Amino acid sequence: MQNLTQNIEEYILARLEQEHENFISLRRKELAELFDCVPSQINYVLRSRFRPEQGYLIESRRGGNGYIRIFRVTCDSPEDKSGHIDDIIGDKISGHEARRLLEALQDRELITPRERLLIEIALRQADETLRYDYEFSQNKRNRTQAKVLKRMLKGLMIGIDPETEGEEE
Amino acid sequence: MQNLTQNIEEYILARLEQEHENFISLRRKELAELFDCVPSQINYVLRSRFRPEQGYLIESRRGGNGYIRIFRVTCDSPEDKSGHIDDIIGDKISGHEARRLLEALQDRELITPRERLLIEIALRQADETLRYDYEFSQNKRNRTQAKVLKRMLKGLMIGIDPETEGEEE
DNA sequence: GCATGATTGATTATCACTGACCTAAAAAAT
DNA sequence: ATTTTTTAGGTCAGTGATAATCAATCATGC
Repeated sequence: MQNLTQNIEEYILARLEQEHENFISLRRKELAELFDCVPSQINYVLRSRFRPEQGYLIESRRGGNGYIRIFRVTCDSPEDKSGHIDDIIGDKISGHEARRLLEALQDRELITPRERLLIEIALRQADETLRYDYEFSQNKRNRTQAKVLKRMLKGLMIGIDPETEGEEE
Repeated sequence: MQNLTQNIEEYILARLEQEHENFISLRRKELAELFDCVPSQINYVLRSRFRPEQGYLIESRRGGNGYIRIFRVTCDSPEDKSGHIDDIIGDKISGHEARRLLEALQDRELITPRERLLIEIALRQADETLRYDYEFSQNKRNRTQAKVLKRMLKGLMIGIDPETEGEEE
């Protein structure tokens, strides 16, 4: 009752860690027995802790010799990363989702805590301005947030040199 | 009565101080009971006293085993630093001046190139939105830029020497 | 008084977990 | 080859526990 989801998450992470491949295979039923819970609990852990925006992909097969595979996603090229960012963020994102994404990125050490802080300040700034000064709807604000977030993350991933980039007006 | 928010703030700061980690975990309900107030009071304290522009990040989860985590991102720095930032930036700043300031900060290794990039993106985002979507005057845009820049630099709590950096009108 | 900040509580949203029911794939039976 | 059985995983709605939000109210200082 106390930490079931977290325990299962840690077990999976540990197995991914020790594996030389970038994925592990498991059987839902066995894992459920190991942690003495219902099988659908495993689905819950996968849904909530191993989503694409957290850097994982799931593949599974039913029936005899069924399995669940958990892949750790690694984006190599800047184009991969940029595409991945587009996929994950889409054209609108809530503040809560945005913060979760930043949490995941920091956990994977793709951004530093200071960078995360700067992005959160920018998101909050944009949101507050539109909300209190212009009374925008939540939907419109979420679109703006997505735009800001994508710009900032892509900037980091693509690694634009600020020296050469500062020419507009 | 008047001290409730301040008391809770001090309690959190004290716990952060004594913690060897850079964060603490709490349960909103328990903290509210400790201070004999409604749980939403905790949210008020966090909103008003532990914002990202003040150097803190908040993570939380609802439901069973829910929690609130408060991270102190910036290393402790004297309070007068934020006053310096106010003095140097003033209440408005042009894009050009802002970029020059950021360049100087990067040269002195007070911010990284990536952090500089993030701040420049945020400034440009704010400027573009006001310019193209709302046709704001340059003056108003420069005020907004100053606000954004100050928030972000204060978040990082950079110590700026006024004598080396005092170039704004 | 008015503006700002602090406090409250009713309502809403999210999370962890369960279990009944559904679907797909392989294996066995025919 | 087709059908049936078995074996696996998937889905979803419900429950209780927790946090977030928001508008209303109260307090304080100007």
